[in-house]
Amino acid sequence: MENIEFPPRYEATSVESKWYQAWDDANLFSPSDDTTKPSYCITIPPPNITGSLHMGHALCYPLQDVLGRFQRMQGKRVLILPGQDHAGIATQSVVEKQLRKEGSSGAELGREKFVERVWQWRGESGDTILTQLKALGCAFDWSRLRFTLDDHYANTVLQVFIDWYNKGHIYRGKRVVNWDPKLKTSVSDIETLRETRKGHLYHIRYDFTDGTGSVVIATTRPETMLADIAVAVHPSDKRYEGKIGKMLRLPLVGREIPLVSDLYPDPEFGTGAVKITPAHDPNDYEVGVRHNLAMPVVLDLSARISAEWNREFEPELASSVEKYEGMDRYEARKQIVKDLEECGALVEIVDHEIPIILSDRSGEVIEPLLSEQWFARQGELAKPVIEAVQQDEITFHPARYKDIFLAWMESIRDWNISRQLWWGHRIPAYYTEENELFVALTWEEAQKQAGSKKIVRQDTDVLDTWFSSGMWPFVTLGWPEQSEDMNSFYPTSILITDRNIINLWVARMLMMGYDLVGAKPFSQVIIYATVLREDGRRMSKSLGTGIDPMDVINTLGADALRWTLLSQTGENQDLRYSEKKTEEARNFCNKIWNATRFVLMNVDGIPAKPTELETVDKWLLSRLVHTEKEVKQAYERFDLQAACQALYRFFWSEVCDWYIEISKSRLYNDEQKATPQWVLLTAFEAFIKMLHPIMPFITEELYKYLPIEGKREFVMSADWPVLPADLNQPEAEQEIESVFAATRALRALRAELDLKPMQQVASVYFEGDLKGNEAIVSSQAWVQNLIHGKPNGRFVSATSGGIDLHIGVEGLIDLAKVLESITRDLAKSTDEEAKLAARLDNPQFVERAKPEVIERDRATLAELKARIEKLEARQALLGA
RNA sequence: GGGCGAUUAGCUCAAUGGUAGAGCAUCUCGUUUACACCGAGAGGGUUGGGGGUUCGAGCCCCUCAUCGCCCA
Repeated sequence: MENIEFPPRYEATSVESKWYQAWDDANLFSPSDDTTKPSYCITIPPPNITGSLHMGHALCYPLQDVLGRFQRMQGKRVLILPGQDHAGIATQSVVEKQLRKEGSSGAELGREKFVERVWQWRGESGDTILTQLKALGCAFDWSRLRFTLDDHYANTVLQVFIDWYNKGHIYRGKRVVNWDPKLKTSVSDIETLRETRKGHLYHIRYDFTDGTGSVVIATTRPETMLADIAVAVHPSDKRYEGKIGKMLRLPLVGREIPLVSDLYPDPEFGTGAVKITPAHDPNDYEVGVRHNLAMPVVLDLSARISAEWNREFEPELASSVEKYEGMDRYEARKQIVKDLEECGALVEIVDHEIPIILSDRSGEVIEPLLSEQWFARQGELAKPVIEAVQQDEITFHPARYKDIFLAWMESIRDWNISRQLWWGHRIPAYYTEENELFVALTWEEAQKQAGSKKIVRQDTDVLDTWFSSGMWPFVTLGWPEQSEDMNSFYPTSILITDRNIINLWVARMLMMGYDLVGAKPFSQVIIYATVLREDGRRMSKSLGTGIDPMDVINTLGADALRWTLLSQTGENQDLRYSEKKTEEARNFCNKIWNATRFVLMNVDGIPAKPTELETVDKWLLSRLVHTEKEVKQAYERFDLQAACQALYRFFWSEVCDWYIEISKSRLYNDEQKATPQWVLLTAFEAFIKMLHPIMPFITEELYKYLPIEGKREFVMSADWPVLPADLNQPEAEQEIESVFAATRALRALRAELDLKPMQQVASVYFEGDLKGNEAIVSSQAWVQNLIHGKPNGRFVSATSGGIDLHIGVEGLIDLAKVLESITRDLAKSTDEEAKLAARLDNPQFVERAKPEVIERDRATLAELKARIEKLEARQALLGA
């Protein structure tokens, strides 16, 4: 073996850079042609074209890669289909920002030019993240790369819109939506953030028109009073008994509004009376609908006061509102509070924590605004999904998300699918001069439908990005065509995503899958942990608290990064990323590298399978069998934390710390070396395969060098290890572990005597049965002669299991440490003995505990007693 | 306000109701032909507080506290 190829330090970056291309060249990313194999498919959550890799991605996509690689090794026909989302708002704002820098704007360019510009931007920098996914080692089938604005995809989205419209699933209506006054579009809940800010609660008096007193309402948003249409109180509220239905005079405006009874107001809060502004508050909107109230709008799309509504519907009152026209909502608030104070309607102002909603994209405070939007009905579509989840046809991991999901689905609301943007799927709705609506794929078809009426414009809105991504698992596979991929891979196997978009995305895919395809899109939903910083704070680009995974990959390697995140992945809700852990993972890579290097230095060709095995060989192979079982089960239940733990323990502690050390003497002996060579290669081959899904690069590199039979060209396309059941040898395991325990006890005794590690001791005596494993003890505890019996003269001892080990001490050496250790050990043993004896003396314990527990406790007690006797004897000997 | 999760060694996390473990960090020792990105040894815990169930609770139940997330 050449040292140039195999330096003593593992260089991740040079190894990692070559393998991705090699896999691609060998066409390993596409599903195998063998259609008799069972399929396994994941359509990855499409990252935004604006996205660049963050730590969440570095967990999410490798997690899918792990499952794909694992299933491929299990003999499945695996397809992991990658793609990207056009991400309406995100992309549009990125390009807008760029235009602003150039002194231009979308408005200046106009719709057509702007959209062209976005396509240009996508061409230039839209696929950054795809390159990064490759750097992470994700074995995705790039030949099937999809984009939500590809021709086929876009046409399908429009066709679904048309079909749903024709079926009555989609309608146009007025609703209160989350309005971003800066971006001038409605946004979905996921594109908003909630915060609490210090503000004020304003108490305002509304007088009854008949002069019989007044009602005081409390509001955090006095400026919206211009659009008040009622005051509501709870029916149980005694304070307003007999007053329901009476009219109040709205201060400043002069409008007469009724006092209504509704379950919405909380009688405990303030005066129990709330002003109802249906156009500017979602709860008020519901009240407005229940009471059939008018819905005056007093803010325009920039959140400035507008008198438009009044001019149209209450011209006689318009002048009172016009005073504020054009004022920004906050400016208007000041002025209105001042005017209320002047007219004596302001009762008091108190400090109050007010909840606000921010637009994730622009940072602007969201204005709930009544506006005309397109909606998709959800109630009917939700039914089959709810049923399937209830009956566990679709399962969640962790399982707790099932109930959370169901609770949301059962109270699902209609979905606002229109966005006032240019980048996206433009709604295929066309209008005549008389505003008559025709929904059709093209202008021409709409015109055909319209007959003699003339189509003059197309709807300017685009569809919510989630409307298109809701069809991701099947449109990417070719639906609505009965494509081969649809036949082979739908329903897909699993969906892995972030808990934040369970309702917004997962729910929609499920509903669309059942309704459009007639079958569920996937059977399992896996929710992965949120990656936090080391200190538990969120990683956020805007706060500058993010860590760029690419930096980590370039220094410590993709394998190390994958291990760091995956080894912390179980059913936990969050995980903390620390670069220190990645250094540990890098160290693990180095350990694997060097251990393999050692094996390769000590083998020559493929060793024959031995006929005779020593106990320690049986021990390692038995540990291997258990590890394989553990790792496989852990992968199957998505518990990568457990898989990593089992792999780490097996390799570092069992293979490296014990087996390699023990087998060195045999490896250096030509007569004996074949057996440990075979055992090592068997263990390494299996280990490298089992590790491969998590660390694809280093395992691929090392697999190349292993002299083993039936080797494939790539470990990536190798089969999962098959280990004969007879390798499981519990007796050998037990025997060897007790020998290790004795070795450890002897090493500890040596340390107490200040004997340097690895400094040979001439003679150590032992009592008890080492069952022929004396060589292990003597080589691993650095003893020249291990002799059965007791030494002459003074000696000190250690005990482990049934084995006593003695080291002779001559002259006046300092035995303080030994004595100290004995005293400590004695105290601990006595304490344990007392506890155990007390338990066994308890008749209820003996009566009710499981027999095997009692049995074990009795045995332990006997051992403790013997140990205490020995310790006391030794103490007496040294103390004398 | 409602729901979910977390709280275990200095740190990050494990532990089918049966003597609480690992890695890192700390301390001591060690250049040994795979690896100092290494090896040997050691110390370190009232499992957030308080109740309860049980022969037995980190684990089950109640309650409180703190932190995080989701929904309103």
